Amino acid sequence: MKKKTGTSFVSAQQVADLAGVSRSAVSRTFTKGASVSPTTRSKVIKAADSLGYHVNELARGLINEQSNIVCIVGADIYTPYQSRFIDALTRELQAIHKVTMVVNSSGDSEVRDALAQTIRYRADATLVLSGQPDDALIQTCLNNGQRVIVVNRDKMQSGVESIVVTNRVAAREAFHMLHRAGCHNIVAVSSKAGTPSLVAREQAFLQEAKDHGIEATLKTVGMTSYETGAETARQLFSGSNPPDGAFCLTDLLACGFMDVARHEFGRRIPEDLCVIGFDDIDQSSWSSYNLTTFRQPVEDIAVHIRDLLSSRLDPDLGEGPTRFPTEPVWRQSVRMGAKP
Amino acid sequence: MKKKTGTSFVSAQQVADLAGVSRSAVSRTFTKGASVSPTTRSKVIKAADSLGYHVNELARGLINEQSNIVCIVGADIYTPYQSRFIDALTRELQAIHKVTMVVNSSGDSEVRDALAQTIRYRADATLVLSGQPDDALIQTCLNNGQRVIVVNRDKMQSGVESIVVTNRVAAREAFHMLHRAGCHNIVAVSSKAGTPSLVAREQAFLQEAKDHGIEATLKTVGMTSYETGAETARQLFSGSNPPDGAFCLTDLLACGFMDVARHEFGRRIPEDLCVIGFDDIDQSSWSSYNLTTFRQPVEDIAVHIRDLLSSRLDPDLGEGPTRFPTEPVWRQSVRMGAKP
DNA sequence: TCATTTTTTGCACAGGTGTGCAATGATGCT
DNA sequence: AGCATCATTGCACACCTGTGCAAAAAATGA
Repeated sequence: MKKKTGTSFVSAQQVADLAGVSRSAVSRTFTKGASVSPTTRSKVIKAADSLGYHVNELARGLINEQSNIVCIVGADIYTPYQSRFIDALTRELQAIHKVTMVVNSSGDSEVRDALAQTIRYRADATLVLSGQPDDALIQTCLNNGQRVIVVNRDKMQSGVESIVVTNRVAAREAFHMLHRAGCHNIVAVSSKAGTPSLVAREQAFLQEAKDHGIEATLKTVGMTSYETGAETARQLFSGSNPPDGAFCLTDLLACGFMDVARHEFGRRIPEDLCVIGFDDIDQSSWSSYNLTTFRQPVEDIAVHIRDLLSSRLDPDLGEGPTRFPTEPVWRQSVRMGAKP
Repeated sequence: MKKKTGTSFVSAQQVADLAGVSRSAVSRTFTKGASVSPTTRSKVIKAADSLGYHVNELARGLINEQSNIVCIVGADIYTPYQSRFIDALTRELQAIHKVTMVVNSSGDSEVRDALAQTIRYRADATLVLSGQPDDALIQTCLNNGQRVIVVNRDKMQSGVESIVVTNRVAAREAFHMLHRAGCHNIVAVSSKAGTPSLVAREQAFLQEAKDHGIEATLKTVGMTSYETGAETARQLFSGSNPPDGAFCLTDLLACGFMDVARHEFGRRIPEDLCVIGFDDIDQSSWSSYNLTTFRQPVEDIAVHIRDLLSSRLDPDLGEGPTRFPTEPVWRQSVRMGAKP
């Protein structure tokens, strides 16, 4: 199991010997805020460079009981929405000299494993983007000063910092957009994933429709994907009573839905069919779609998380989740006149 | 700087005390292949569970001089291609119980930082997907038994394991596809990025055209993105002598190119214009595009990398880079009859 | 120059783990 | 039973770093 390498990593002791100072001096040179004279510092740096010394972050973390690692747990990270989020997060975290560990979780059990990993590596924090973490493990994390931040999930436990997006407001707004556009047969295209944010959007949309005397229907035929959106359209437009307005709970669903409506059933958008999405992924702005949607401010959220973790912001516990607004992005998939 | 937490992480010593065994027994219980009797093992596990013990991977890594961390360096990780690759990699690495560290690098300097990070965290390996790593740092990595694997990059140094895709073969094939489809005015749509794989495709494509007496032109108007593809199309179709066949060196470029050609210039695909892409991202199969393209076998590459790092495969050094074939995916953006 | 304050430096310890070595206990064989 | 073999266990050391403490050096003031 042990490696067989000729040379080994160079340690602070070796640097100290070469520079003719104590090992403490070396340590202090590379520790922010420690007291070293400019003379010794330069001697140390010179020796370190010539030897190729790099601080062993493992040993440092062992002392400090934290490792500057932040663990991101997410599923389907190849998805436009998730990958944009992770991109923003990694950049912001790097800006405060944190290191990003990504755990690709499909099921809840892997979220469990991820949290265990967080503990084993003494990470500073865990960001949960998907799945439901295990309560006992969360408690262990929190007890040891590790932070747990969940995004667009149900808040499960005190001590967990929660960030959500204004799903309900947006969903209600979506109904009114379709309503104002003159749609009569309205459908909500969702998935079987049952994610908290999906459920929130479904409920708010259907409720708002009902409150205005319109019976909107809900369709869930598969997971949250392009294919599901496509298949949903196929079922709806080949049945009796096809819709003339659709709120797709995800842009990805919307893309599949639009493609099939247009190419397989000849629907013109927005003349025959109005479509609204959610997320504002890159593809929504592509001119094949031009999708009117709601933008999730992932960059703002990433900045907020950075500020949280650089302790420039106090953890906002107790007073409920931090809410970020989703603003509508008007494009061409809804008839004009719907815009207020 | 020091944290103020009531409790602290539970150590192996505490578990040992509770279980009534020595700390060594605890260590051996959680070390694969160590010798412990079933009796003590179960006592230890019981105690560990009740205390919430988790091995400190930092201390373990300090001893072993490796941390089971694999560092992935990549730019533009929100891109469909990159995110799919990272998704595959993280899954395969997790399968062999490695932990993924993602470094989001925009410039070469950040690749440098990433490599330094690899060293500081005593990572097992670094995967470089973008940018040019620093020679001296690579040497330090290699000297200490850390592996460096570059994908679709120029091989820079011995000891670095290199994986590439058959860019040239595919590019030549792309020309013939357009040629057989009867295109006369052929253009290669690339970007200013100047990535090794882009350059390889450009050169091979243009050379093959020249060898067959056709003067294909090369267009590079921006970075590798949808917008660049769109802008390229705008320039080409508003100028004199618009093309009737395009090899877009990236599917993302192709999407932008197709959208503008169709929606702003009324070109029918494939009747008026044949388009070929590269990568086979998800969007290429969406029915708005139906793009004929070349598939990069990212899953196969990820599996290969897993096998390399689980030392089931010998590092293939010396005899040049490992090549993975890119196979054409026939869809509808090239006139039929081009298919052999 | 000398006394006083401030900065710098080295020592030694702590942090949690893996493992070689020797001792102990268990098991098998005759 | 007696001996040999083998698995198990505990001790002590090593891995590399940060930091409190006291001593030394430097800077400051008169």
